[in-house]
Amino acid sequence: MATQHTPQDQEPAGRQRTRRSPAPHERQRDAERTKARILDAAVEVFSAKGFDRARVTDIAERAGVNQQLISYYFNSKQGLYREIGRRWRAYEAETISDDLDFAEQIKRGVRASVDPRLGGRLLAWDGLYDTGEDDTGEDDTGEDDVEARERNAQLQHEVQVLRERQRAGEIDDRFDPAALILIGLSAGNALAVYPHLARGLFGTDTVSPELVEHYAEQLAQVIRSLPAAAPPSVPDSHT
Amino acid sequence: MATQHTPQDQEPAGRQRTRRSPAPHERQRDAERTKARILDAAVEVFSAKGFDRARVTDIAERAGVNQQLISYYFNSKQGLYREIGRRWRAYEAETISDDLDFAEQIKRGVRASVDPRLGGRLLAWDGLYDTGEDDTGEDDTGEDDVEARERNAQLQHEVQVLRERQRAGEIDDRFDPAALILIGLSAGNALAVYPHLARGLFGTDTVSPELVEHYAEQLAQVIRSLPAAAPPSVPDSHT
DNA sequence: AGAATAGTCAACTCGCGGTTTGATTAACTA
DNA sequence: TAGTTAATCAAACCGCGAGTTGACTATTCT
Repeated sequence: MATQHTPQDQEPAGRQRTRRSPAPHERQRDAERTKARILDAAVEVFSAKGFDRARVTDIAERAGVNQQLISYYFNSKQGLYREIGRRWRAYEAETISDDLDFAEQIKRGVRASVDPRLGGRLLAWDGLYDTGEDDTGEDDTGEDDVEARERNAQLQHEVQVLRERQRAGEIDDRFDPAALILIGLSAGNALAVYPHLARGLFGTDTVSPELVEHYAEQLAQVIRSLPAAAPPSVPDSHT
Repeated sequence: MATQHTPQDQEPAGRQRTRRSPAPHERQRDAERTKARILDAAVEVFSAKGFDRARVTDIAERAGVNQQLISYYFNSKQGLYREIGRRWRAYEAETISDDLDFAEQIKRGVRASVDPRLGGRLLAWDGLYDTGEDDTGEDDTGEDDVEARERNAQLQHEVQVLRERQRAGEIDDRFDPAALILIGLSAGNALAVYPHLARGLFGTDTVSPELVEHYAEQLAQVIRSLPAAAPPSVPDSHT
């Protein structure tokens, strides 16, 4: 009873479908276009307000389509949210362009995190909504599990990459790469996640692009100044 | 029509009221006790699930009181949330015990952030809900503004303190104290805000106390390794 | 003790917002 | 060009959950 209609859902992979319509742009009824519009709008709204506060009506409005189309293409608000998650993971998996100075990578992260269209806050929303997980009442394909696994793989990869560099002497090996990544990520998202603190701390009443740049640079600075080999002092002290 | 009853609301300041009831504990009807219970429960629930997902029923249940008492004492779910905010600010204002090694302070932050009873995630929720602010439809005393001002003052104080130390040569003065604080705070909350990432990164399926300690130590380590005076390299580069 | 008030409760209301239903029209096929 | 399917839409539905109502009881005051 869950899945009732739902059109062609996912095309195999090859983009162009059998029918090569003459005017792919002027078309007034174009599923692909509509879906894309909805997704774009959804990313913005979900990222800005979070799942609960996001209004399906709002998303539809921004996308310039009828509200019902959301259920039509994605079955439900949830479904839409899931789809976004998928896309996002795919997207960043390919644009992660590792083998790029850690600090620099973080810097990008900062910039990306405040771009409304990229939905950097989604990560934080997901984390906060993540209360212990597994509130599976009954049905529901273990959809979430799959997503989690996918994400974990990606994270582990990151850890691996960083560990390499560490081994290459770029960073003191007293640091746990996993911890470093978590620190970098969370700090990188700070402007997006704690805009109120940012305003208060920097004494501005908006998170301006300049501020973003400034913060990014500062954070990068911090990361760059991590010791590279055996540290000069800090002999472990207490405990 | 908003405020109809509401009891004595806030007692001036002096705790003991005129009537010194003989058995303050055994009492079966005790407003103060009930209020406290509600507040405690509320912190947990709000912190865990966020405002929207928090169910008034749930809070009441945990507090072991009737649901209606929430409206009775705090007028509304919102009111309860506000009150929590106030208390929290007050609380941390007094327990901030500054003039304590920055790294150490952050370390405490990490531990606090994962304690469900302390509601460390509230900060993140607030930040995420903070979409540009000022969605004031109409009424509503500029309550929020006051809170914001209060918070800002506190933040500025922190900045000031850190600036002192910086001037005292404890930290390289190329760093912006505001940025450092934001970094520290966000990274300090990371385990609480991104539990899913934490699990993925560290390969555990729970955020155990040991993990908390480990992460706290790592973060502290990072902070301690910040250069103290003129840095050896990094000649400023671009811009 | 008796009145007044503060604390507590169960049950009802009522709007908001996601989903369903059923019709309507564009696009494609035979 | 008729028939079929995909895309779109407006309106009705319906459950959830916060807030309200009005009664009932413990406490305190006189």
